[in-house]
Amino acid sequence: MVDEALTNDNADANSVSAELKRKILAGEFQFDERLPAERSMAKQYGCSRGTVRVAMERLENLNLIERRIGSGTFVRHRSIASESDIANITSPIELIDARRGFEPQIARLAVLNASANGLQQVEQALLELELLPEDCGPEQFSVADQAFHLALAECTGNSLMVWLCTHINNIRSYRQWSAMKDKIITPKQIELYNAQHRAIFEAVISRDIDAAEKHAIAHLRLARRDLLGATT
Amino acid sequence: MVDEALTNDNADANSVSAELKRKILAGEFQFDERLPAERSMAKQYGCSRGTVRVAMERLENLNLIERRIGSGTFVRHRSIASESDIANITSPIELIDARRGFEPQIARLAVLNASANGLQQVEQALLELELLPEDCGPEQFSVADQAFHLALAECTGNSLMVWLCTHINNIRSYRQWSAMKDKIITPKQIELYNAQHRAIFEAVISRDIDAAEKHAIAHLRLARRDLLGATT
DNA sequence: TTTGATAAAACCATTTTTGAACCAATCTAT
DNA sequence: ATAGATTGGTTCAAAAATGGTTTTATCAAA
Repeated sequence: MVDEALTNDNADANSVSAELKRKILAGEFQFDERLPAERSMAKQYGCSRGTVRVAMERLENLNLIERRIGSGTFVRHRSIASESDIANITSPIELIDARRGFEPQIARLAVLNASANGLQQVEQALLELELLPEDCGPEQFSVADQAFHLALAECTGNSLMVWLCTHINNIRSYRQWSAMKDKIITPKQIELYNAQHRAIFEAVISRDIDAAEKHAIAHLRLARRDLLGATT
Repeated sequence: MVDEALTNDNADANSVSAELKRKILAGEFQFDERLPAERSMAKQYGCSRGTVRVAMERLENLNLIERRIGSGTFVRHRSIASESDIANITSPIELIDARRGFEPQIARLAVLNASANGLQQVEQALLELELLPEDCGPEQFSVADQAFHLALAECTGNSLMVWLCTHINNIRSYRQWSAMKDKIITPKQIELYNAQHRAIFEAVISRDIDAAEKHAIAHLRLARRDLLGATT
């Protein structure tokens, strides 16, 4: 089969916009990908640049593309969000709200399913978190914090929970939030957060399911409050 | 097969970063692996070093790579298990336990954030669910059920929640569970489930956050019980 | 003829790419 | 330890490429 004639002769604005629209919606052009230049598309479709521009204007009105002088034409339609896509459109508060959903559940399941080995891993992560110097900085704390929550997730014995937690951790580590971290992760807050970490851990080893859930909720409530405070 | 044309002429920053991003996400470059030097990539892609550096800056902002003076550029993205992998090692009970975490939270956030438009979508999905014939079969019910829960997730206005819910739905639809579905999705259970669906919906439109959460929990508790009953 | 769409060419403002040079950190072989 | 090679970081101005715009010409259908 001939793949897409190099020059589709006699294309009008209608057919050009239709074909581009189909490709974008089908995901053949990914989000943020740059389309060929207008002059190049004109040659490819065997029409004039003006025709291509008319087609582009339609796609722009459909919010499928964005055009930047000097740069090019970029796809603005999001078909399927990859992890990095979702990371870049997720706000810090959205992330906290999502964690508010399943971290209490992780705590509950950890109470029910944690093995002695798993708990040892959690304690190890907790100790590393607590032994960080006061001036360790947000980045170092954040890494250790993620390790703690991941260790707790492993304790559930639920591979799906671990998978979700890994995704969340990846999203948390995206650089766009470093400024936010600087604001909310202060020595004073680190102390508070670590107290909550320990409270969760103690509840889990005491096999106190309600306490574990309660402390996990408190942990995220504090994080959410700090986040909102940081933006005002 | 020729291995990757030695000189991809006329590559711009956009195409270079796109190709590297694809390779990293696909795991062709492992975690901590060193990428070719900038000067070498420039030669390989047939562009200048400056162009390569622009592309690298984008990958760095996506947190995919880390650059060290004197050392090189290293992959910082941990390629995590693919969705089909996790689907194949996740048991139905693990899935229910995970949903037990964030579906109540979806209900809570929906109460807080749902727009009239979003609620209309949920009601639409709910009606389709309720109008299914009694003998519709587990597969048809399952699809409509997922649509309902997804519509509810959209109501949260939280794109991360929607993303997670989509993943969960995908995992739910893996065929390994068809046998399980046959056992637990009976006409009698469908009636019960739908009553719970409506209870959740009513709580959301009444903006009753506690009721919404409670009904979501009850929904999953019932599903869990049915699942355990089916295995014994 | 009039109307609408297309073609071709030219020019603008902006952005990207290029090529070279030099710096600073790191690695490697001696 | 030292010296040389290699790496990413930075700067700069010229050249090339990009979308935005205007003008003129051509052609087919109303």
